[in-house]
Amino acid sequence: MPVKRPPRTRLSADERERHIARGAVAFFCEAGFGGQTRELAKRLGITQPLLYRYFPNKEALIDRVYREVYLNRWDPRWEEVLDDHSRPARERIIAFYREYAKAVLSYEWIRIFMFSGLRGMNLNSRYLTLVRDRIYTRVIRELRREHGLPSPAEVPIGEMEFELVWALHASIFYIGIRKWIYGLEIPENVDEVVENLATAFLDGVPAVMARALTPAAKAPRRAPRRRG
Amino acid sequence: MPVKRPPRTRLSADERERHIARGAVAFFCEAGFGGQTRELAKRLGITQPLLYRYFPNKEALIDRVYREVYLNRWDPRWEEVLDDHSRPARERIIAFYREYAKAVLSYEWIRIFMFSGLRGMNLNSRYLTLVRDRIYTRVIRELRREHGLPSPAEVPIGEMEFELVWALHASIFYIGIRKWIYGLEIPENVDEVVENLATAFLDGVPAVMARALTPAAKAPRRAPRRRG
DNA sequence: AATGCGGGTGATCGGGCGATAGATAGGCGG
DNA sequence: CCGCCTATCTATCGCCCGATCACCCGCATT
Repeated sequence: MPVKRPPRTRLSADERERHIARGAVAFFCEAGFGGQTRELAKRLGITQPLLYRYFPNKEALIDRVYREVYLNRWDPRWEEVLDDHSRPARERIIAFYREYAKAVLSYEWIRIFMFSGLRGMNLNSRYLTLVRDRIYTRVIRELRREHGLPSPAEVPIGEMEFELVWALHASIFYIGIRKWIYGLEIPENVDEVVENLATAFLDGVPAVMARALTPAAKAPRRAPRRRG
Repeated sequence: MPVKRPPRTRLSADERERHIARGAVAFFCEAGFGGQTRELAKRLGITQPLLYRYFPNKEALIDRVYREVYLNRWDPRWEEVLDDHSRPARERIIAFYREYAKAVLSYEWIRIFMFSGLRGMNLNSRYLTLVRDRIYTRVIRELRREHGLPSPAEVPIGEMEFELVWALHASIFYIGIRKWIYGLEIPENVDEVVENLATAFLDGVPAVMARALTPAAKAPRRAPRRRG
């Protein structure tokens, strides 16, 4: 009685390597890096030892997954959009966040990012440092300019300003966390949500930012301050 | 040559049970639920089989960790603060978020919450549904009242309004993610940051919220809308 | 001092999983 | 059609880890 067995499909080394890499991304996103090589092999329709022909060990496979997901995620046009002074700052910032959300709100990115953070990789901090240096600084610079505040060259960007931009970043990223980590429902029209978040940010932040830029306002903290 | 061995410390069943439970929380927070029972036992200064005298298996231990962390985290006073009409809504909302941040921004909570989410538990969605029903609805109700918008009884709370409140929640929670999952530095004075986030929220959201409440404004989406 | 109860330990089992080694098959150059 | 090269498979090793079992020991009771 012959066991029903999928036919041995023979690929070139390159093809098979890419095949495994793609499968590994999908698999480890879902199962976490504790996922088993046997299970991965089963999903790929190959035997488990074959993985070891292309990757010396599991760790190498995981490294490959990181590279696959982290590289090519950064879009240089983001910086261009933020620098394009032919459009109003407000419009540029909203446009950027809409693009950014599109790139970042994916099952793979959100989960790999979390898994790598929990694993103690420093990939996250490296990536986020990049975001801060390339993106946050630009957003703050444009916001300041739009509201007639001193430029970063004149007054360096303060911790609190970064925090405010972090908040917008967080509220967008968290949409992905809700969906792909908590398994919650999220609105269908994410684009519209992101646009509204950015709008609310642009409306609400400048006042706080201006206050953070005038050192005097920092002294009395406990009393609930209303505007003015 | 006698091996140096910690003396066998004998506790009452109750004490030992709590001892293990506390240790398990600390351990699994750090190592994730894939952490090994032997390692846990070593940290507790006991042998691994002793764990099984108090918990039938590893899963039960993990359940206990969940209970330990999830229960007693909810503070009923939160709702009272938000309902206390003797203070201005603005002040109440800021006060609430300051309290909430204090409860939620802890190593244990942030990491257990993430781990349980990635594990596919529905604890997260249960907890967050509670937050939405008990907190978000109140925040929105008070915000609407302060700005002369119809009450939730008159016009039910819309998806977009919830999204705006989610955003504030996210920006606070994400501070913890940055610190305890990504290992990034965060400002020393988190209280002040939270207050500023809440302030920026209160300044920026009402305009967007009012727009979301008038269905006409929803039609033209693509054109960059400036205020007014 | 003898006894027994219950907290604690050492030794070990059995399955799971990463990794390896040797056998097999299928296509290509000659 | 032959022989070789290499992609793939079968079988298995060795360690790790959750779980179990039989035994030990110290205190309370009598």
